[in-house]
Amino acid sequence: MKIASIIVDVPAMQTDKPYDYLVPDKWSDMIVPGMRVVVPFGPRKVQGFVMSLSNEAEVNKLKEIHSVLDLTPALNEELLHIGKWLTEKTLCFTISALQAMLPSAMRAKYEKEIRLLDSSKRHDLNPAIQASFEKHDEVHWEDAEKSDLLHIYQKDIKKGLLEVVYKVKNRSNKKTMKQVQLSLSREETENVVQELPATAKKQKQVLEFFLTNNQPIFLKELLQEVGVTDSTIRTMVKKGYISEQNVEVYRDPYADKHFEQTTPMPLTSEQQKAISPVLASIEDVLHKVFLMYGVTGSGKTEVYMQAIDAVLNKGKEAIVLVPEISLTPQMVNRFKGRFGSQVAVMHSGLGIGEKYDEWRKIYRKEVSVVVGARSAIFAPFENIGIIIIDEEHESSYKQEDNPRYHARDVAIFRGQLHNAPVILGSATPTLESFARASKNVYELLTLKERVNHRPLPTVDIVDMREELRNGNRSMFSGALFDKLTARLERNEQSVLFLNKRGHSSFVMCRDCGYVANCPHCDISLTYHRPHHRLKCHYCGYETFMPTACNECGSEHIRFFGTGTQKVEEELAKVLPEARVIRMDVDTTSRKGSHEKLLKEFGEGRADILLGTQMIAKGLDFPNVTLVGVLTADTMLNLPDFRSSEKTFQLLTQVSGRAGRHELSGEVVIQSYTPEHYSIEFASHHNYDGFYQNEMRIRKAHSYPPFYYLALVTITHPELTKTVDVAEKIAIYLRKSLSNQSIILGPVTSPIARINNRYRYQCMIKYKNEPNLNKLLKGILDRYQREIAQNSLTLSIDLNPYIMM
DNA sequence: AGCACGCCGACT
DNA sequence: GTCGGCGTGCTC
Repeated sequence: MKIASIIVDVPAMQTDKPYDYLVPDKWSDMIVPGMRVVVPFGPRKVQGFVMSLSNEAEVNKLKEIHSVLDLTPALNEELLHIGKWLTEKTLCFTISALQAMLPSAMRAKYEKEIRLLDSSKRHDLNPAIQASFEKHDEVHWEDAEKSDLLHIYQKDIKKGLLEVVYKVKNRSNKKTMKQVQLSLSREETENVVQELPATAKKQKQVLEFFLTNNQPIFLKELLQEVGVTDSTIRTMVKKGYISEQNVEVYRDPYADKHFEQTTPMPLTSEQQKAISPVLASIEDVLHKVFLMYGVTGSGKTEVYMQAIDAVLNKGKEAIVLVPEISLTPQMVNRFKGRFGSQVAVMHSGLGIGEKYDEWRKIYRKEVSVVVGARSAIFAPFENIGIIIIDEEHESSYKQEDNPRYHARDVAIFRGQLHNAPVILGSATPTLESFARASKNVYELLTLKERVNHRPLPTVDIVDMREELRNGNRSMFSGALFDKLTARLERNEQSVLFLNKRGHSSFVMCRDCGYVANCPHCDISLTYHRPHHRLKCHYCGYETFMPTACNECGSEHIRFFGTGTQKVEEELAKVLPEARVIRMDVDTTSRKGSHEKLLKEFGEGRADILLGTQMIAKGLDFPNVTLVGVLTADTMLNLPDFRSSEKTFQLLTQVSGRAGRHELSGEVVIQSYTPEHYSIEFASHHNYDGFYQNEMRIRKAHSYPPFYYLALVTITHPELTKTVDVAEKIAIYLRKSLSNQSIILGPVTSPIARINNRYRYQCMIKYKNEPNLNKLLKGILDRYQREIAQNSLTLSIDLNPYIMM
């Protein structure tokens, strides 16, 4: 018998290796690497991936594969290869890497049941549990557990009356719909119509419908079309007039949407210059990485689309990554409009069934373009002609849990495998990418002009300290207020942007300075208006808003920080006639609400759009002529070496929202540190200036792109143990790494405690450490036991984006 | 991750 | 004497 080497779905360090299984002869011709199977593992059954096949095994007491889940491999050879690469690059378990490349619908769901072995012995069971086996021979484990009678079940298991069975199930299934069709010939049908009694009016109507329209039709449509109920159809099926079958259908989230067909636009000479090296790379089947640095409105998307056109003409496929598509429906519209049904869309706003369907369209080659968020980089195409990452600087391309991969790295890796070009596009490229382009590692393509030749909006910086000195205590500066009023009078729209991240609305006592903190995490609680409660964003702890200070008993306890709700209230006070739409986590949590609000604003049903990060990108409304940034600097004070870069990107991005069409735009940036270079440079739309300045700082402090980073975070319920392990790791790293590398720490993490676990971290800055991954893996192995006991956790993030 | 096996304290 | 606590080690 053949032997399959299988990675099992048990994400633990000890099981992170292939296990061998016998392939039953009946499947020996069928099973190939990349397929999902179910295998017995200890007493239970788990899902696994076939990695390779052979004729010999190292172990001799092999079990057989229990069942197969795929007829064709879920992961092709390329993706298996990428999986191994991911495992090494991110130090995750192989199973995590493999799962990450598939839609979650294909991940197994495990169920445990207690089954009655012999129905005739039902009455031998302990009376306490007999009732639960009254109707079925199986009881869900959870139900048994809830009943608190597990010990009784256990006794009957020992007696051999019951057994525990393990089931592996799908998370989501293919959707099917009932389709019906005529099973009579035309002649027969006409005869039946004649012979049917006059009372069978409905049946006649159905047959007549088929006479004019003889093709399979969904039952649902037929019922609507002819105006009958399914009881009529059921009789007709019984009589053999029509037959029915279940056919697989796709859940199409964009089914009822119409996309305006567009055709390629003539390129400007600048666009032409940018696209030609890309086209050459497509033509020569040569992998290259292009950094397309184009100001907002310079027509990057049109360049992408024409490059994709060239790829499709060669019979190849294209992957387009966008930051988070549900946030930019305009992007979907553009791609669907140009490439129609050749496009699959993948983003987190879809349900798991919908994602599965989109994935299958790609898998079956029914589409050749995928537009999607981060994980779309694993689209199972086999003949990729181009990979495009739009808004390359977006941090959402980095996955923040295992596998901690960056989509840009995967894109470049896949581009190499397919000899395909990769385009990284942005108006504010990351320093890493721009530095690589400067060193000719990437090829720089520049778009400096806006397509409509509109100038970039003028930007006013308002010093809020000055405002305060002049007695303005509101959150709107005089300048911003005046401009808002002017927009209202002219019937134009404004966008107000609140950079909330950093300090959200925390609660503080005005008398003693006491701040309400989470009892499990070292972080302040956030005030939530709807239920008048305080919440911890990290562990979910919730409590009532206190009426008096816990420390001094004072009643002067208030929430601080400007949440969007608070801005909304103040707007209502100072500009009562303005119609405001607020967009933040509270108003957009429901599916589709995001799009709805944007649509409302686009239709001019509001004067002011007020929101957080989420309104920063992709919005393109012609009537918006004013963008206000209420607090430009909240982000600057975060403990993150990228905070200036992020601030610059955000401000540039937001400024790009104004005056994109005929009306020219204005931007007002309010700040308490207006002299900060990231605000300065953003206000002058000066990327190069910012780049030069920031590079100097990065160099001085040994940060990327001059050094690579790795972050090791240690957590444990006991502070002393946390510190102890962290110190040992730091010592070990200092001893083992070259003296070119810099090891910072151990220090407490920016959030020192989450969920009652203390957090310490070590940062490694390095230029060249070929053995780093091996070394870090070794550390994980060293602490394996304590990690398995769940007392200790070690998280290793190579190239971290979030320092917490 | 689960689960079994195995070795020490509090009960019938 | 047994039931049950959770530390240790294995799963092809």
